[in-house]
Amino acid sequence: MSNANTHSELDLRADGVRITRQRLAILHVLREASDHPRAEDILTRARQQDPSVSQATVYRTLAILEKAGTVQRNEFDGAGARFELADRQHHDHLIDLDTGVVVEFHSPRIEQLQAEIAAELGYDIERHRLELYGRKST
Amino acid sequence: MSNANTHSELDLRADGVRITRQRLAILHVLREASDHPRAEDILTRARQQDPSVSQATVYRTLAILEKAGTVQRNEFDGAGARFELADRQHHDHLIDLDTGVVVEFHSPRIEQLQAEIAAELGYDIERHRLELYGRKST
DNA sequence: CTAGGTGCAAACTCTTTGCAGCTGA
DNA sequence: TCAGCTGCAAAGAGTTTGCACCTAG
Repeated sequence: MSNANTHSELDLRADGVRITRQRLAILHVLREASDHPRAEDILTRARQQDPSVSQATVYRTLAILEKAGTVQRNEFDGAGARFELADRQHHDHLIDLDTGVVVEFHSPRIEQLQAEIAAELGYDIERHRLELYGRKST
Repeated sequence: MSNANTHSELDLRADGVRITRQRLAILHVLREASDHPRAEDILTRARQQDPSVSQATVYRTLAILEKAGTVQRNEFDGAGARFELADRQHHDHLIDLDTGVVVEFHSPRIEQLQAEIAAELGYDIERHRLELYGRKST
């Protein structure tokens, strides 16, 4: 990859990623989505723009975009990975146990504590996963 | 379940969990393990004590023990859930990306920050998942 | 033109389940 | 005794892959 987080078609092409109809459709779906869709959802939506898109291409494209830093894969509890564009600031997720809605948040203080803890244990953190599962307070 | 976190055979029996040879073998494996084994590892080890244990029984028993609060299921990155006895204090995990070794840690400060963030977003946290992925610092 | 991408369908991994026989309390 | 447990094998869900054809650059 030429550099971290390539997001435009131009960046991707510079990374040797060929821009096909199918990939444009999938990128479009990801740009429009605000709900962390699953592979199956992405397939359904991409087919509205280009009915020829196949499941295999969705998975292959998501894998390529993930390597390129364009897409982030989330494996929340429950079946199936959920995807989002990685072009925003890093954030963690709060999952509503009643509705499945995903709320994004970011806490520099937690991140710093994580780094401190890892350092105490003799490690450098490469990435982390923080997910809160809860319900709306009454 | 009669109460939270039942761990002895007696507690389990009080919860209506029948104590069979197979379940004893699986419990034994979990008690001896210090490495967060996968279902397949648990099967292999349990068979050393009781060769009749089947894969189906391992999965069914782990599900029962999880409901009883005896076992905690972890779904780290990479394929397959990894299990541990839930009889120790709550903790999070740091996974060594080079060796796969899992280091446990606990940070009351992070937990408190999580609760504060959730409260700001209008949520009560039911559970959370925090995993750090890193490498030994040089 | 041709390296790389695609659809299709089969294969894979991990986990769950139907069923008929077995067993702990 | 008999409700609950078990092994076996088949089924599921989600994801990956082999292959022959297609296409972006």
